[in-house]
Amino acid sequence: MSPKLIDDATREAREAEILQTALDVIAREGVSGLTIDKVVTKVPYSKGTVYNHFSCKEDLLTALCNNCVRRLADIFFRAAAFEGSSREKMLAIGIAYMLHSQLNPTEFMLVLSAKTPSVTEKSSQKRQDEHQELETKLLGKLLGIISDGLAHGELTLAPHLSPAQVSFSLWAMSFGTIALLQENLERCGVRQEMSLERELINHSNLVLDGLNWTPYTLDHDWHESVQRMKDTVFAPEVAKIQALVDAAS
Amino acid sequence: MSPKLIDDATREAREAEILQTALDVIAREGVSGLTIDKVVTKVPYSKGTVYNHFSCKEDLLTALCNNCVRRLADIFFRAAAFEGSSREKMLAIGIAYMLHSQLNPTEFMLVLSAKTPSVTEKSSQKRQDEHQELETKLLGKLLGIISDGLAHGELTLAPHLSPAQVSFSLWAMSFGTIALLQENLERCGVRQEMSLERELINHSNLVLDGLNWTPYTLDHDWHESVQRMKDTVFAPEVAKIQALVDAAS
DNA sequence: ACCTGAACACCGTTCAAGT
DNA sequence: ACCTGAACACCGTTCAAGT
Repeated sequence: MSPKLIDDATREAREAEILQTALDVIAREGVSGLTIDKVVTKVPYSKGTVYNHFSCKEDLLTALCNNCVRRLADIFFRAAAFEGSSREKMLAIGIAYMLHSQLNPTEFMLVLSAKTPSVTEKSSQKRQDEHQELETKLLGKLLGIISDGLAHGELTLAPHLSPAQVSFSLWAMSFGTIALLQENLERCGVRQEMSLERELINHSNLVLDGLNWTPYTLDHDWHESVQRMKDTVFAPEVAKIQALVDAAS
Repeated sequence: MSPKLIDDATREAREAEILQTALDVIAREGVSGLTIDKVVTKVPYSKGTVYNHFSCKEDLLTALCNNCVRRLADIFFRAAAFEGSSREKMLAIGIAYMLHSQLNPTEFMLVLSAKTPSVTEKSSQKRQDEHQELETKLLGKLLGIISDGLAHGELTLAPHLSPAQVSFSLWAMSFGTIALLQENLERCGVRQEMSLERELINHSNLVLDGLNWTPYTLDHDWHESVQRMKDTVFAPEVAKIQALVDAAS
């Protein structure tokens, strides 16, 4: 083992500082306005040091995306801890997705960018493996809730459907919805929260009914469930959104 | 009116030539390998002329994406003409999506890229409007089939769901599925067709059952429907895929 | 009215020199 | 062992000159 002149903790802090600075640049000037030069001038390190952390510009973008997904996994963890039926927990995952995308609009759109060939073609293998791992973790949360549903008899899978297929369906639906609504999201911001929320509940009900996941849409008050989630497991996110709304008015 | 030295037809042909050349470059060197310089050297026109057609590099990417979506709309048109129930037609849309993504892998991934901020931030308004218009056209095909289902009593919408919401759901699901599967698509190519096809049928059945769109999954042989689509409305695409498979072996 | 390509500015990436 | 920033190569974009 060779001796280290800087320890892991300070190295990590430095990386976080570079990433935060890059995110600031993107928030102000857009993804196409991000430049390593701009980041370097706003940070007390040299260009070489930045390239010591990231193999290229796209690698930095993937790192930013991974940070965002990592925090999303945390929120999913809390969603799964919601006290309710397995179907309510699955709805909670969708609401978590929504709140997270509203609180982190800049980072969230990077999740789409990071799936784009111009980024994957250049980003380092290490960070793309990490991305894959984080996505597997997200899918794992979905799989856990599906297992709960099966164990409690609230969900019975048709013979041609595996739990993995179902979790993939749900994920694809959430991803697609938010990706396609993104343009509108950017324009309308927090104001549009309510209609997006209704869409998401409808969307979720559609698929979960299709799966025969009880209780069915018409046998439960799902808007009440969402309110209870907001009061409990998602209280921190709701408070932050409220603070944003207050600041805007 | 000022006199024109070149007519619209030759101008259009030139634009098509530039676009095809750009596509060749991307197919060979990836999106990140695309350079206006490279395109210019492979084309009998100057840089200035290329910039006369496209406001910037990203504008060219959006144009390429729009070309792809335009052809997708054609296939959707044929899918809607499939002789069968409204639910079969809706499944045909999904199969059309799949075949198109397999036949045009390079262009298809550009549909994802074109939704990315680094492209939308720079692309011209004109071409982004065109993109919006083309997407509306796609959604229109879905809406038409939904209307058919409602008119024939094969589909009854719950009071909280509008046709527009349903078509958006279906679209989001398809888009999300293909976006998330894309990485795997690139790796495995045509060989994986069969498993992707099965996923897509399952996926479609899931959502259409959720909508109470008859006939239900278990009351019909959907694989037989798909075979009939391939023999009729999608015969051209199937022949092209077969040619690719033959060439590979 | 349209085309051309030299010229410019900017930016990603490297690496020899320094500590 | 790590940091620095000058230097390089490349590329997007413009525009004066030409037809």
